[in-house]
Amino acid sequence: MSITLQMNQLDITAMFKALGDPTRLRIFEFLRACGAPVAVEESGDVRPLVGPTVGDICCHVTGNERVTSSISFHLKELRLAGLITMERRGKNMICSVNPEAIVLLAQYFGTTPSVGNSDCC
Amino acid sequence: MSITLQMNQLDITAMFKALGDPTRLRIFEFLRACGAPVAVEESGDVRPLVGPTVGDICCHVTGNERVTSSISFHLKELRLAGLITMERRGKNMICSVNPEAIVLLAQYFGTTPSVGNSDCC
DNA sequence: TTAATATTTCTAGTATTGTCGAACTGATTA
DNA sequence: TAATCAGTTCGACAATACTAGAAATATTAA
Repeated sequence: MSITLQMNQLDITAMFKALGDPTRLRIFEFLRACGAPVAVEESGDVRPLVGPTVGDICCHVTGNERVTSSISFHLKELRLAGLITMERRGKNMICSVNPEAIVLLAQYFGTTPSVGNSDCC
Repeated sequence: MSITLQMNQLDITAMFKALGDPTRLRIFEFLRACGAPVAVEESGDVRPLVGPTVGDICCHVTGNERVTSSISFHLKELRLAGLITMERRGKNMICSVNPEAIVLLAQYFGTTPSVGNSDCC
């Protein structure tokens, strides 16, 4: 288990809440488009191997060279929701989507839900 | 085109925002589980044919017999986000998920995003 | 027409969220 | 070690969102 607090139990409401902000959705889509590979630990933790830095993300999303506290805040929200992972690489933090989250969300909408709940309709 | 203001242009951020509230997600999941059939107009509008009433939903979600303004508020949010549709049936309003929204969301997570954005990583 | 039922809208209060600038931390370079 | 670079955290403020109760609307029943 890693030292840093990781959200291993994926909460679908938290994910939707995180994706419900336009800035965060842009960050998420940027990271998805990057499609950087990740390492999966025995513990289940996911770590990025390569990927854009916080600065790259900030530049892409805001056009700003300097990393803003706002971007940092949104990255934290995405991380706590289990949607992305980050890891220090020298002076930088490199970022990546959490593929497990994508799988979970794809399943959530892809599968036909169980029909026939007797207490409805 | 229907008289009531309908959101025909589906906005993915608005959908995530709507699903990011636990009460709304419960309502949405209940409606999905009901799996009630809908009618699709030439205009593209989707109308429920059968489905639970607002009272049914309120009862299921809050355990409360009386419909609360809070449930009404959340239903409106889901409706404005394009996730559900509602129609009057006598004294009641009957509700249903918008299948187009489910398809859109399934595609959003199901498809592999276009990789190779040169300005990333 | 009046009453009752089902639901929405309005208003106000509280809580949560996003933004900004300043201060702080960790890692590298001089 | 000092300076710099890359990001994060903190504190304050504005904006937004959720909740609750009261009043309003639409439909049906008496």
